[in-house]
Amino acid sequence: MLDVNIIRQDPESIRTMLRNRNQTDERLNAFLAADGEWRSLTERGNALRKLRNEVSVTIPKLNGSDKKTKIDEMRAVSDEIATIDTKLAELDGIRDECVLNIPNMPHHSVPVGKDAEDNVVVMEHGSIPKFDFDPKEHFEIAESLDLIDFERGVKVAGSGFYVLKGDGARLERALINYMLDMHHDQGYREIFTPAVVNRTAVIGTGQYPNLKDDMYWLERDDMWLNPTAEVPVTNLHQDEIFERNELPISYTAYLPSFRREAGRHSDTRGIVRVHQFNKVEMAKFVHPDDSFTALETLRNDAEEVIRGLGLPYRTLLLCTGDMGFSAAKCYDLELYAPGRKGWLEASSCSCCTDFQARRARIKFRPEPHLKSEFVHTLNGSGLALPRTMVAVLENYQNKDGTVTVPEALRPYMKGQSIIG
RNA sequence: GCCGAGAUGGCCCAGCCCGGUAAGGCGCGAGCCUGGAAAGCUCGUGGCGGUCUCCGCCUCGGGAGUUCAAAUCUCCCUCUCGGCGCCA
Repeated sequence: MLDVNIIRQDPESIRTMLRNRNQTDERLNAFLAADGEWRSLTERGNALRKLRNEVSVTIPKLNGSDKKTKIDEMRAVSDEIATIDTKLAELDGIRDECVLNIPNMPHHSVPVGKDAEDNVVVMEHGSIPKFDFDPKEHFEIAESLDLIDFERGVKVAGSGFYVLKGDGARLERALINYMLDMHHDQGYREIFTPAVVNRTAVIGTGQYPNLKDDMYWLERDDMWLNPTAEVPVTNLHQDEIFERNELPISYTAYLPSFRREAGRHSDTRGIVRVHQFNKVEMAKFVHPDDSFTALETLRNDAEEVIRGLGLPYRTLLLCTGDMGFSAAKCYDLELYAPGRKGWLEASSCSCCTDFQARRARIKFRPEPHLKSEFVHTLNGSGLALPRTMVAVLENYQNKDGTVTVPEALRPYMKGQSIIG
């Protein structure tokens, strides 16, 4: 959520921002209209309340017809206040709806662009491996080694769900532990959160209303299956005020994520796009002065996971048109998958400035006697499990159909060096 | 699921029965005092709006109602804690 004062003072900058994000200014205009009316009505209402407050305390001292006259007058005043309040509530609803749907302002270092074509590759690491055979895609490897059971995933849940088996499940678990341990060593505190979140939480981080059709909703309880650990982790501190010296705070969490992927064809075979996937997440709460430095650290911490696994990857700085709703700046980390001969997005590292903090009311006190201010929040995957698994299987596959276990994972797979 | 108790400013807590400007404490800050500090005393300490050194309004978990006037009365709801029940 943007600061409404900024929207009032400089609506043109918001209009430009919306254009750069390929959005119309319809909601901005609706906000400005509703807000103007809201403000003048608020003044009128306040004046009437003032009158009522002043007269009300004198009424017990009056007698006879004077008293009756004042009571009648105040009854009329109260009626008008009620009318104004009804209208104000309506206008407030419109303002909220608008402002909750206006995305974050991109940082000045973010390239203006229309779509993924305009993202900028800021770094490439590792060379694309050469094979003396035709490398297979991950689902072929998984099938021949019996690591993933797609049919039975469909049987127990539905299309887009899968079952990991044997060394497939063990590899997943090894990857999770490897990632969590690395983040722990990088200074993140490990936490484990609920995988179901409430409406306040999904509003807090900006998934609601923007991405509501992409989430699983439990109607009976008005709760949502966690779409990304960013939601429970960031909302941990909803409605809290930190002391200055408590910042920065860094968390890492492993949690399953659920996505409906509404409207998408399941045209991607395997586990590249699924309804439930594990993810190790990182999140930070920082002082506003430190947030873009913290983003570089966060991104490097995610990249270190990839480098540790020896996978080729590249880092993209997303352009305005491709960036998520809450982000002011975002890097995507893509792994190279030689079987499918393409890049796979395995991490998204975002600085959300005060956008989520304002929605979730997460503040800090710069000095004990000073007014509290909003913190800046950051989050990044480190990493999404299925796509990491795809990259591991495809990069480490051997001609004989086996897969070499990456060095970094062997402590987590009890010395196992080969799958199959 | 049932019964009971709660929800009041950053934190704690009074006020509710019996409607009339939300009291007090803690923490923190400023000032006075002091050689310096502690103690003590004074003041400040949430949100919104405006004609913005000032003024006004709001704020007692949320909503509706009664009333000239609601933290206070009535109704509905949410959450927390405790007990009982059920249970991996």
